[in-house]
Amino acid sequence: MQVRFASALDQILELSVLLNDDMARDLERRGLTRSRVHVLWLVHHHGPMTQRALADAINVSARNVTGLVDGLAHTGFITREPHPSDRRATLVTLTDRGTATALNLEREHGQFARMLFGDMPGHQFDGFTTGLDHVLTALRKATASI
Amino acid sequence: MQVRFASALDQILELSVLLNDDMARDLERRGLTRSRVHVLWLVHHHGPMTQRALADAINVSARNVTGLVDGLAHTGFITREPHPSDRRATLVTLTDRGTATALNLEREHGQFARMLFGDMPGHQFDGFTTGLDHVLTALRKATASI
DNA sequence: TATTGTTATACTCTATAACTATA
DNA sequence: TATAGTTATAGAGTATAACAATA
Repeated sequence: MQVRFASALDQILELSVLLNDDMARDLERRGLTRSRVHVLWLVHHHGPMTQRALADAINVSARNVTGLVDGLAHTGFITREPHPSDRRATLVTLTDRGTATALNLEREHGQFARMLFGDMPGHQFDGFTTGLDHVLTALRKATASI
Repeated sequence: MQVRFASALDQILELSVLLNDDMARDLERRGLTRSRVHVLWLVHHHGPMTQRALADAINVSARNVTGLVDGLAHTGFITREPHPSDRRATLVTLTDRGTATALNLEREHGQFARMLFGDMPGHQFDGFTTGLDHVLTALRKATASI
């Protein structure tokens, strides 16, 4: 059983690498990276946010957010707008292009999921997600206790 | 169903992030990174290798391997040995510490897998790995065709 | 001529620390 | 005094291009 456990973990890791590489390749075509998309995603879902809020959400330093926002602003996905009541802060806001890109990513995310699971028998898909839930719960617990 | 597919993909991605963060934290304690461990791992399993072979195995530039090997050599996990028949090449070789570390990582990999799957009912584990196989196959096919 | 690995240069993500402008 | 974001500095991973030594 030990071996089967280790193999399953290896498979998850391979899956993780393949997914990561595949997404990175896709994003690169549009001049994006995973980290920058994370910002795009958050602003798309929460609306205009301060850099501080972004840093807390991504769990990254304020300095890092400055760099990510610089990159996204420079490539036209977002703008920095003044905060209406706090002159220290800026509101990271999506441009039209940023919004369109976020919507596209959302759509492609769904297409990608269909490609992965679409031809899987229903009971198999259910079994997979049940196991996935279990693993995720175990891992969340282990991670939280650190 | 669309939504269930997308949620399952989200779960896989969350799993991927948690695993990655957890491993990175662990490795950092020993002065290692994912990329460097990849090198350590390959040399541990294949025996002494040229940097060219490492670059091909990791799918990374020769320049990048120089940096990774520099780091691992500097921290005492590997040494560069002369190639017996090709004076252009070097053989990346594990030190005792490098070998001991690789063996430890291997052991902890098994422990980690047991933590993730150990308390999962047998049939559930089977269902999970079956689905995982399916997803991995679909993804490998999609990735290969690029 | 082709290959191995290095130096030179550059970009991205990440961090801490010091500093400015505001709260 | 505390907070938001910047500049300064640094390390890691990644890339291409030019180059030296060797095949």
